[in-house]
Amino acid sequence: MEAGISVAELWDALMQGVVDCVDAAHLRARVERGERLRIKFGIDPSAPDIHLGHTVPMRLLRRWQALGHTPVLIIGDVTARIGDPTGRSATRPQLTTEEVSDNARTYLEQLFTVVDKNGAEVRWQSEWFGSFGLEDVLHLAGSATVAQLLQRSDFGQRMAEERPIGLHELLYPLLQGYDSVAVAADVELGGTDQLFNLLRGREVQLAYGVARQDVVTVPLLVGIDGQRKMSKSLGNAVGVADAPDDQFGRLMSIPDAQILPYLELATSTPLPEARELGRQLSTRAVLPRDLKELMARRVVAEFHGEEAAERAAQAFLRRFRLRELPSEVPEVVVRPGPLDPRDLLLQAGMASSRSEGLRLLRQGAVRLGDHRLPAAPEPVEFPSGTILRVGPRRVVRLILSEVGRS
RNA sequence: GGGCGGGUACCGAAGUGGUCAAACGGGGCUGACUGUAAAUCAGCUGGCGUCGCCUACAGAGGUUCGAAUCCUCUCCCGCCCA
Repeated sequence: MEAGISVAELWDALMQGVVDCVDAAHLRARVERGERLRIKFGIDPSAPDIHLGHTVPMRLLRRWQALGHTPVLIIGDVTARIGDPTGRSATRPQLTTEEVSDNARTYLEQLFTVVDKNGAEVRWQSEWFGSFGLEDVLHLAGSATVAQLLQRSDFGQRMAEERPIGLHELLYPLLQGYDSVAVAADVELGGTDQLFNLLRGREVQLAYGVARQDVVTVPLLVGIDGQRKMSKSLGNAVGVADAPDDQFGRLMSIPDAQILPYLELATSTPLPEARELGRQLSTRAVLPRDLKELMARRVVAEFHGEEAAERAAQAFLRRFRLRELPSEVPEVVVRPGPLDPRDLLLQAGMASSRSEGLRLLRQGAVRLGDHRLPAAPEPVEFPSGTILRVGPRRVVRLILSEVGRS
C-alpha cells in the first residue's frame, strides 16, 4: 500500500472515471479500513480478440491492482456460449466449445497487456459450472423472478416488439451473478451497460447467503464510427492485437467528438492533462486533427511501444497526407500479356467480379502506374512491378508470372 | 392443439400478375471537397462476352403468354389463446 497519500486521495484514485458505484459508502468504508479486496472482472471469449472498449474497465482494474487489490479475472467460457444479451435486440448465435477455448487463449494473452499478470487470479467458469447439475440450475434460477429479469430494458424492448427472448438468455445474468459467489468477489467491475448484471450478482450472493459485492461501472467506449458501442461484430472496434498501422489508421478515422473520450478512456493520459487538452481543443488552440494524432500515438504506444507508434504515425502521414506509397506494398502475381482491365482487377484481387471491376473503372477509381485507367475495354500491358491502386487505400504491386496464379 | 402474422438482395424494410435485379433506409465502395479514412455533396452497390442473356424474392410443385406477387404441399420463425 502506498504510504503518504491520504485516504481521500486513495479513494479518488480508485474512483477516477467511475460512473456508478453501489454501495459507495460501504465500499469506501472497506477501502478506508485498508482491506485488500477481490475485484472481479469477467470477460466472455465470444470473439477472438479484445478491443479498446474492453480495456476501459481493465485500465481501472490495473489501478486498483496497483493500490493493493487483487484482480480476479473470470473467463466466461460457459456464458460465452450463450452470448450476453446485453444491448442486443436479437438472440446471439451460440458458440461451440472449440471456438470458445480458442478465443479464451488469445483473450488471456491480451488481457495481460493491460492488467499485471503478477498477483492476478484467473478463473474459468467451467471450474464451477462444469459440475453444475440440474438441481443447481434450478436453485440458481429460483433466486430471481421472471419479472425481475424482464426489468432489463433490452428484454423489455424485445417484448414490446414481439421479438423472441431465449430462456437461456434470461439465465445469463444469474450465471454471471453466480460467478461472484464462486470467487467470493468483493467488488465487480464492468461497463455501464453491465449495471443490471452486476447488480444481479448482489442478489445472487444474497440468495446464497454470502457477502454482497459492491459494483463499479465505467463509461463505454464508442466505436470508431462514433455511433454505436465498440464491438468486433459491428466492425467498429480497434483490436488490442491489431497491427500498429491498422490501429493508428482506425483511430484517425473517429469523429472529432470522440477524440477526448478516447484520450481519457483509452490512454493513460492523466486527467489534468486531458482536461487541459480539451480546453485547448475548444478554443482551437490545438487542431482536432493534431490532437487525434496524439491520441492515436498514445494508444498504439500502449500496446506496441513508442517506436512502433512513431512508425505507424509516419506511415499514415506519408500515405494519406502526402499520398505516398506505404512502405510495405503487398505483391500480387498476375498473368503476363495484355489484360482486359476488368480481368486485371479480378486477378489482382481488387474486385470480386468483372462487373465490380467495370464499376470501379467507370468510377475512375483505378490507377495503373501513374495513369488513371479509363473504362475502356482495351487490354493493358505493363512491366512487372507496376503499382496498381484502387481508391485511396488499396494498393498492390503487380508481379508478372505465368506460374502460381490462381 | 387452435388462431393470427411472417420468411425479399450484406442488414432492416417496401412491393401482392407484366414497365422488378426489385422502392426506401443503413452498411459498403467510388468521386469531389477537407485538418483526417471526420462532416457534407454526388454516384455505384447479383453475375456474364455492356443496351442482350443467366441466376435470384424460404423449399418443391402447379396455374398463366407471363409470378417475388395466384394455388397446393413442405420447412422455418414470431405473437396470442388453450
